[in-house]
Amino acid sequence: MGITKTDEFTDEQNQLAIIFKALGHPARMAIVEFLLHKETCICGDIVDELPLAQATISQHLKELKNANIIQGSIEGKSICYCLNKETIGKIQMLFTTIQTKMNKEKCCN
Amino acid sequence: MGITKTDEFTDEQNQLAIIFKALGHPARMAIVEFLLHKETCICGDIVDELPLAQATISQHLKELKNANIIQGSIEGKSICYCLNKETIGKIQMLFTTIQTKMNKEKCCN
DNA sequence: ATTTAATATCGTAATATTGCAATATATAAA
DNA sequence: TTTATATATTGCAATATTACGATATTAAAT
Repeated sequence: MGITKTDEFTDEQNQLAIIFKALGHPARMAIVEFLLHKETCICGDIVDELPLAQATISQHLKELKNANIIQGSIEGKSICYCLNKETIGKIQMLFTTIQTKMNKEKCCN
Repeated sequence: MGITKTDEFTDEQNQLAIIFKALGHPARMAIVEFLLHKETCICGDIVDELPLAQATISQHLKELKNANIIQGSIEGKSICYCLNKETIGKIQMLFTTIQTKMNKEKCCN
């Protein structure tokens, strides 16, 4: 097949899966890292830094944008991509919650 | 192509990508949720709960195990799968760090 | 209005993922 | 040891992803 049975899962599960799938590629992790550590957020600078063609990076940016991990804003002739605080915060909270819950269980530990 | 240029990225980027890719499927999110909220950790109980065939779930479990998100231990005739504290902790810390770093920047916000 | 520069989209080839039936393996019970 | 139960693996068809060249779009500069 190759098709995911989206209908069989909750909206929350599907939404989180979209976010994590977007993060699940080294180029996209590299983009997130870039946006976090470098001063610039300009698309062209990402293209200059990463070892992939411009078209490929544009695709990766689209996927990150689609998952609401980044957002783009027009900056003259260029586009500035930045991390989305809301989504990052949501994931951070999710893992904090998971960790708290885990500490109350005793399975396998 | 369809092949990821793994060599062009750092080990850290690749390792994180493996973890997030593993989380990037609703069935695997459902498994994580199951292990977090239900009392049992038995493979068969996951198969009973999820809307997928046993073979499919076995594959998903393998991918989560490969990413070190879960670990399995033999429990008589069955296998008990549990979340891996170390990996969960690592991701939790990562997002906390990202969030802290983000608050010091001013881009797009 | 043209030209230039930056980014997005299209088309396509190669490879990966998803899902399942069938089958194999492993462990406990009889 | 045979049988039953639980989980893993294999093989395969359908679909998705990755990567890139070529081309389109968009916005500033001339």
